[in-house]
Amino acid sequence: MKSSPPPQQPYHHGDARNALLRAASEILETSGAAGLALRQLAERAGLSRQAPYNHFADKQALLAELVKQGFERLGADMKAAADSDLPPVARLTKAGASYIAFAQQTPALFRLMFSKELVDVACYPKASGAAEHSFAQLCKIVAALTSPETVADMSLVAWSLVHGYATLCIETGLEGPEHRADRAALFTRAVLGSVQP
Amino acid sequence: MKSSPPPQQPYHHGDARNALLRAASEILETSGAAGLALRQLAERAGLSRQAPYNHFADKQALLAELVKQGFERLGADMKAAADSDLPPVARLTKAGASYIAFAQQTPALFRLMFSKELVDVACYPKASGAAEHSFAQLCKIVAALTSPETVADMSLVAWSLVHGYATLCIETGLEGPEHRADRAALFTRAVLGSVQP
DNA sequence: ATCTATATGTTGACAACGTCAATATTATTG
DNA sequence: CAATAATATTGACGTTGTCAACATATAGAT
Repeated sequence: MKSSPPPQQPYHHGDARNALLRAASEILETSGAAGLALRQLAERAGLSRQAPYNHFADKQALLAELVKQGFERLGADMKAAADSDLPPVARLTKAGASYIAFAQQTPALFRLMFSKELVDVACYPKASGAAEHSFAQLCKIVAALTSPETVADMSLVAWSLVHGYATLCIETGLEGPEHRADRAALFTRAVLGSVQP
Repeated sequence: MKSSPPPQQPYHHGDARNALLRAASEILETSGAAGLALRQLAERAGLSRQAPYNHFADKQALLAELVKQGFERLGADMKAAADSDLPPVARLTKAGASYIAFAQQTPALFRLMFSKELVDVACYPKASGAAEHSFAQLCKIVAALTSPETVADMSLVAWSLVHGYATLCIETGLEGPEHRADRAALFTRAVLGSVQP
């Protein structure tokens, strides 16, 4: 009498796309984008190496989805600062600190989000839309601090400052998270001081 | 009667290391760091694929040499601004504009210089030395504008600003070179405005 | 001058990678 | 129910960085 075979795994993974993205996200933060191979993440998701191509056009499309998710999270942080019941100046400081925190907490994702060589965000409307929304929240915060004709300049200064500092911290070890609050305050002063009083 | 064979190429290239670096530099700016393969640049330099290993420990070591060269050039730009016979405020503006120009003119090299994933500068003393010298020139410019206890903060603001703006321009197409001078001036105001008057 | 060691150079080979192609299984559509 | 589409697998290919073995030229020691 032949014993019945053990229960087989179903043919379909059932949640392949999300499993792939989860695997990608994990590998990204441990090995960086350079160490993120499609074959590796397929294996981690319990799929074959060709399976990612059923859900993403190519490797860049998969990375673009990570980028979109990253901008959505960053945008939510910026929105939280914009919607907080703090005085306008404190909102800008809170937004700056959040931006820097995001980069310091998920450096590989932050790198990927601004790595035109790996993902050209302009080719992925959802990702670029999320990026624009993120920046718009920052502009909203700045708009509460100045007149309409200087909002653009001040927003540019704000973004350049936090982005430059965050990038230098993760790429050169410029400073660690213990300086974040002080630097956010310093940058707020610089932003306010960039316009004529 | 056997005719004599045509003149052979000498066994040794004669300038292999520099030929490899030149080839790497060319490919870097056309295909980016992601498109820069050791085999390709060896071929371009007229050498076999193993030849680069006679001059560089591995691919990263070769890239580190490019990074060092990049920081030397950037440092020279910063020094030129520091040594110019302009008033101190104009020197800062000139330095900022030079930094942004460097990034916009050689974006792939600029990316590589701050790409910890590709080249960890901390592991290459000559490259990190050149990077530090570059930043020190910026600090020298700032020192002429403020008191000793605020030099560090102002230098950090200056660097974060130009670095953030330069990076955003090359990675997101934020703005083109036509805005460079105006933005350098705006950033100077922000730097000066970051300290209490 | 001769011999040995070192530096520079080549090609064979390997594992890993992204992706194409063919095949198999399951789910959806008409 | 049959046909189509979506999801899944494995074979295969060209490319990559690097190891290893071998070849050639140069430098150093005697």
